[in-house]
Amino acid sequence: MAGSTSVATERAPSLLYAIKQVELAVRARLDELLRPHGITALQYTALTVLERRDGLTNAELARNSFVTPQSMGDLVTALERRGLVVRAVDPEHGRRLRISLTPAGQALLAGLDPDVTALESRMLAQLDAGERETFREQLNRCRTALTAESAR
Amino acid sequence: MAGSTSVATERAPSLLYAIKQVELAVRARLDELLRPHGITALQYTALTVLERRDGLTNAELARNSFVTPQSMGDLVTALERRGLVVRAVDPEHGRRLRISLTPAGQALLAGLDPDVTALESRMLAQLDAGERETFREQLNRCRTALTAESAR
DNA sequence: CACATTTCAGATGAACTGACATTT
DNA sequence: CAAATGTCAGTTTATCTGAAATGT
Repeated sequence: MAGSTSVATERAPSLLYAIKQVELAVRARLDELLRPHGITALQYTALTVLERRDGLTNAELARNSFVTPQSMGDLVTALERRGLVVRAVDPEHGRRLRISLTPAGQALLAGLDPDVTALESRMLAQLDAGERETFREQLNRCRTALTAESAR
Repeated sequence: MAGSTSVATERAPSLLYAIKQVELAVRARLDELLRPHGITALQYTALTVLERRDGLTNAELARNSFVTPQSMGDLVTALERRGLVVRAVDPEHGRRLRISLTPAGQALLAGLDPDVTALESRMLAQLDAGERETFREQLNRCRTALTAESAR
């Protein structure tokens, strides 16, 4: 290293920025893909989380998306009004409301799946199977490192 | 890897989702890091884009961030009021206003740099130098594939 | 009583759509 | 005149903070 004792105006774009750019591009495509179905990218994400982890509470969902429970509550209420999810009292904890996909919610996700898969394929078009796997692992390691409790 | 001819309820989390999760975690950390300086993550991003590509117009900045020119205009006005950027008429095109960092804007970025670098290091803690390089390349390929004109 | 979850209410900010003037 | 840029105005939506009720 060494070298650039001069100005700071010539640095490689940070990986933080590279990730943000990819996410921005994905979200733009996802929004236009979802719009005809009357659903936002955030709502779609919440539904897919529930698809994988049925019965999460609103508070858990909120933590997963780094928003306040109030904000997530509004989002879930919107999904509930549309009949895509239901809330049911946790039999073991009378305060918690566990959220589940309804058949309509599952059907919506299933209907969206081809388009979303196509979007992912487009994003990964220049990566072969091996690269996709390492890419996934690296993303997971990044996420784990960022959400670890230490070093706060 | 054949195998799952059964239901679609047991799939690996998509790479779309993995990217979103990393970006969410980054933004949460970045927001709390930036808050004491009275600047948002979006404003910070715009400043770093200008640091690398001085003299961009508002319209170009907007396209870069997938927002409308009006939205970006508000953001730039806020930065201008704080003395972090200036707008100057393009001598070769009287309609365009080219935006540049002021010394104060450069100083703000320089002051933020240690913290932002630390955040990036934390994210990459579990990746060695070679992995970081392939990670960067893969992210760039994803972005290029998503913003390419074809396949719309 | 401490703590987590949910929910109501109000305030704030960030984004959008639409319209229009200006310049090439 | 077509296309791009910048800007004004008004609206909508999403998020937040604060407060309170409920249950463990």
